[in-house]
Amino acid sequence: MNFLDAATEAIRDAGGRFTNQRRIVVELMAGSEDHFDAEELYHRAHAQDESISLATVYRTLHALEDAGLIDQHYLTRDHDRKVYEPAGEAEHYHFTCRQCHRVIEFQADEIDLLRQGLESAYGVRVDRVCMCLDGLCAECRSSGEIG
Amino acid sequence: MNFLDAATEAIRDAGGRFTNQRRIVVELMAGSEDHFDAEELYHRAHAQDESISLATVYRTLHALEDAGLIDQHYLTRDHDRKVYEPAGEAEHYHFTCRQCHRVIEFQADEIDLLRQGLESAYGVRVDRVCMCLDGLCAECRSSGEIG
DNA sequence: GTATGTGCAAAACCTTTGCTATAAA
DNA sequence: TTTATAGCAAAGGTTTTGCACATAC
Repeated sequence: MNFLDAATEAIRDAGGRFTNQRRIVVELMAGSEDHFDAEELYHRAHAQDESISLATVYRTLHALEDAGLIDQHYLTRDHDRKVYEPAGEAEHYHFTCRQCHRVIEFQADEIDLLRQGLESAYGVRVDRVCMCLDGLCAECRSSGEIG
Repeated sequence: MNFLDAATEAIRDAGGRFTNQRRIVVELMAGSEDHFDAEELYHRAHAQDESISLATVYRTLHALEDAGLIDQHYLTRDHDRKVYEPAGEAEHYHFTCRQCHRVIEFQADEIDLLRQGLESAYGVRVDRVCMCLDGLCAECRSSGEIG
């Protein structure tokens, strides 16, 4: 099932209404690559329908997050802005270049190990792992380092 | 050298003034366990000297961070608030219990491995790693689970 | 028809900053 | 005396919310 249909169904299953605004926002998400943030979605939605408000974008993001259709992350250590991405992909993490802001996604078995280690060492149950890395990507390293 | 002396010296070395307000804030940090946030420091500083403002607390935190005396982190996935801790301890990370909010600090060799793996796989230079874990601590797990 | 969603503008929240007075050196 | 710092209050930036109206079902 594609993202739009899944979203339609999830929203209706939750007793919600699949409004025109939500349809526009959801379609934009489905057509997005990797990550999107609220403002980005808002600009694009607004271009299609001037009446769409930022509040509606946020409310739609929340509805889909509650439905488990998208996940929220931060990409930078300073956590200045939330980004979202479709849920259900394999667990992965992000590295952001401090210079060109490119994002590299990667998987990390190390985190599973860490998780297990913590569960057995401390008896905790680890629910969520937030990990943001930054530094310089290969290209930016070779063309005049900063920092 | 203790924290107060180190801070005094660092601030003066940077051409700054070691004001009475800064002394109070720095003393409170030195007497703090593990983490502190701006508001917490502010309340405690304000109890000692009513005239101390939150802005001064923040500015002092920045001055010490610039001097490399404290490090800033987030403890929760939602990154709602910055916390600080004295710098120079071994690299470590934090797990926060979603129920009782206790914080468990731990070291993680897995992160070094991950870092090296990324550097060789992608040619990136990893500068900073931000990792926040949450879940339930052992105690909260045994006494009536939530979520 | 009824409950849910919308737009707007204002609030919330933590953090930063402009300005003028103050105080460290 | 000089120059950094203080306090205050206001601004910043993202995200949330109260309210009255609109709309999906």
